[in-house]
Amino acid sequence: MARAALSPDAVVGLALRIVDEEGPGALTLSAVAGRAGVATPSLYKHVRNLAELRVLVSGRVMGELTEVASEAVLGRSGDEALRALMDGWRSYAYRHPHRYSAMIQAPRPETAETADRLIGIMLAALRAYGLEGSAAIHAVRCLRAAMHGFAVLEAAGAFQLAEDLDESHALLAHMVVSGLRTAREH
Amino acid sequence: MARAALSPDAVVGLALRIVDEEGPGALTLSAVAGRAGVATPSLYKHVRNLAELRVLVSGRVMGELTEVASEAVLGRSGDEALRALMDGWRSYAYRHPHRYSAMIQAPRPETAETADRLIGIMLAALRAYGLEGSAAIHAVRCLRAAMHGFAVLEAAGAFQLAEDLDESHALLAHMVVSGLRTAREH
DNA sequence: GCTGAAAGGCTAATGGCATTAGCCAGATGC
DNA sequence: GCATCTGGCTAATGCCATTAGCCTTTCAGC
Repeated sequence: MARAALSPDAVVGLALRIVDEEGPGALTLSAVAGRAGVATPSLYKHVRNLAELRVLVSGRVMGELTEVASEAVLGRSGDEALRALMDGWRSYAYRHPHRYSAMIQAPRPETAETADRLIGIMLAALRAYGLEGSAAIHAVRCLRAAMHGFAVLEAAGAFQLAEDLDESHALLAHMVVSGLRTAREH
Repeated sequence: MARAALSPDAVVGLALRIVDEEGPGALTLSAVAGRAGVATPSLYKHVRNLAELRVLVSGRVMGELTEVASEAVLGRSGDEALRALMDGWRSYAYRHPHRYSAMIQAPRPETAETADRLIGIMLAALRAYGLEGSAAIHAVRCLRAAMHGFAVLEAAGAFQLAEDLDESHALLAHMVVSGLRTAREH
């Protein structure tokens, strides 16, 4: 390579810092170039365009979340695994709210692999509940919905009242757990 | 007024059509002006700027959702009310996925009143569970998280597998219901 | 060490969009 | 009838993404 400096990964790194500090809406090529000390068009040597950069950022975030989720579930099972997963997920979103909301939910080929790993971790966390086939899929969907919904709303500051959010989240975990234990009646 | 034609409400209406047809990302003043048959700057006579238009759109969507939620809960109670609320919510998001995702979750003074009504409806739907004070707040938060999470993911097409989504959603409702019934253990 | 190619930076130019300023016509209230 | 206000318009500015084409530095192979 000529010059030291940039690389696709480095560009994504700078992009993540912008997202963290100023929100996903502030992610522009112009801003990244500014931080990189480089003219905007130079970025096109590393990234196809802004849309791709967003996808790359999203992929990185999803990877980090997968890391967190994986660590939470490792060596645990049953309710404990589920609660650890939910706590880890929430904690990640809480620590990096902008980053979390920069994660694209619509399926994309570029992040399909990571997304599958993430789903796999959720499935693993549910293993102890003995759900078979479709039942496990439904359970994962509900788990995702609960975790994602809470994370999004908390990250957006949508929970305004003074009540302790840890307690709210504990209730959410309780809902998931108790719902799975009694997931007979369809 | 001079001329017939536009008004803030009409502008929001056109904006909603754009959102529905092309997604929230396609909502630009330029696009609205195009549909209105008017030059872009003319819109500033009706709306302060794009940011405000987004808030107005969001408010309208929240209002519609409140309508739906209210109708679902009317004349029902207990599990039935809760399930009807969840079904109505999901159904709205399903029928208008782009519109749903144009709804701003971060609290805003302009939509505070509608948001409060919506929270009120959720509280009403939970009335039969006899939750007092803080417990009710936690329950509403969890209900919101579950409904919003499912709606967002479904609207984004994040649920890829073939399994029936109605069934997944029924499980989600079951989780909420069973979690609330047994909401003793914190 | 020399050379040729490629990598990675740059400037210039284009086009879309938001926003502001300032103008103008027609409708309205009196 | 007339003053005024409402709601439209054009012109201008500035930001941003993107493309084209140039130029230098680096490095692989000799």
